Amino acid sequence: MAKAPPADKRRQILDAAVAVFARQGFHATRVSDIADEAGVAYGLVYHYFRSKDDVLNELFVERWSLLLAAIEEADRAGGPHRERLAAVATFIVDSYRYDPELMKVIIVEVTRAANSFGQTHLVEIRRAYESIAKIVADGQESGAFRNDVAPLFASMTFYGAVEQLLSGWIFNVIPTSDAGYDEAKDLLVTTICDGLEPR
Amino acid sequence: MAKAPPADKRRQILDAAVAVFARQGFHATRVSDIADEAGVAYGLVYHYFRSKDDVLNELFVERWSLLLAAIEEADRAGGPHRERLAAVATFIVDSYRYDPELMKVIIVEVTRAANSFGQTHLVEIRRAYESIAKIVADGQESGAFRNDVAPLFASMTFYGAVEQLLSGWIFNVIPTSDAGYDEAKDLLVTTICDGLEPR
DNA sequence: CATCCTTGATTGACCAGTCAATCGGTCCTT
DNA sequence: AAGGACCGATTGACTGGTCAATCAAGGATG
Repeated sequence: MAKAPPADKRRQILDAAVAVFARQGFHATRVSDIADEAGVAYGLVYHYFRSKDDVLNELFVERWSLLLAAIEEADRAGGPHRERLAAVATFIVDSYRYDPELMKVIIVEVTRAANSFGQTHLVEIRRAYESIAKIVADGQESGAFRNDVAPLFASMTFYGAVEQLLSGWIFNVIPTSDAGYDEAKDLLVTTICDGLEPR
Repeated sequence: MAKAPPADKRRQILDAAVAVFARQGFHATRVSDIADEAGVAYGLVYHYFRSKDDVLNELFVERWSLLLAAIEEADRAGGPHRERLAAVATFIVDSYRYDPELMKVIIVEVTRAANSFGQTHLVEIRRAYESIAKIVADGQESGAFRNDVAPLFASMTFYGAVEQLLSGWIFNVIPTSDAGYDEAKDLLVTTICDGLEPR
């Protein structure tokens, strides 16, 4: 029993941070807000994290590495290339369905905050684009996709569409329903993949 | 000789703000940075604008109203629906080509900053989505587009793809060349529209 | 009793916005 | 045409408040 008993205050702080960041945005949250939400003293945040930024970084890296693994796994699994892209979309949509607050924070505060944290994590973000591009490139080689579209380019289009979809849900531009998630995802994959297929 | 001499300090401040916001991001720029860039005293910014936020708002509203007008004009002009969407994409891409700094600021600090300024301007942003959706809906009615995709949904996909494209240019994820702008735009429109057409 | 966890008051930097003072042009008045 | 009253434009020092980060001391735990 090395660690468990202390109720894992570190995790508690991370979870609280997700809730507060999602509610108020990163810039508008004070470190004391995180501490309050976690039911913990102000200073403890600095025992576990070097800075406020570090808390957000941790949240991002944790989740983004899962996304990268999922994309690479979808590719490695083989099968029709359209299905591989569908698997990627499914993973992202399900991530949102399972933990909307965390995805909101990651998209709004990192992925789309390309001036601040997006800059810091540009390398990891770019890797996602490139992994998706690889799926497209493979699909072109096998004749599943037309080859007059640059893979990285198609990848950006695909990812951009997915992210915009999540943004629509996050900010209530698009209504959400549980059935809607899968339907929306299918529609999106169909549209984009039809556009990518040879005529 | 009524006016000319004052060199329009207001405009000067707005232009300086674009440069500084693009370089450092809204949060990281001090009001004094804007004043310095404009070659103007600190306090003058507050003579022309109520607050730092107000400066950004002005920049956004000025440019976004042009975008809304362009979308509605593209629709009103008639012609194949695919061409109407192409006109929208062209306007946005050209806006970037003509004034990349301003578009960077608008996308990064407003459109994608949905927690801060995006919230404030959600209504105007949404109107753009809806105007694009109207083009799609018309296209469906005329049989140009498949009708199993909700128009607002297709609109989000389309806009998301365009914005991601600009983001790629802005942050050097995608290389840029002058020929590349038009080619990229054509490819994007082709891909999305092919995906939207009946099979 | 040694080590790590936990506390919250305190420090110090930073910055948006205020305001009182100056400047310089315009147009009366004589 | 000279004097001067008026007024918006312009200046930048200053203030008030906010917050991230530190730290020294108090508690568990083994």
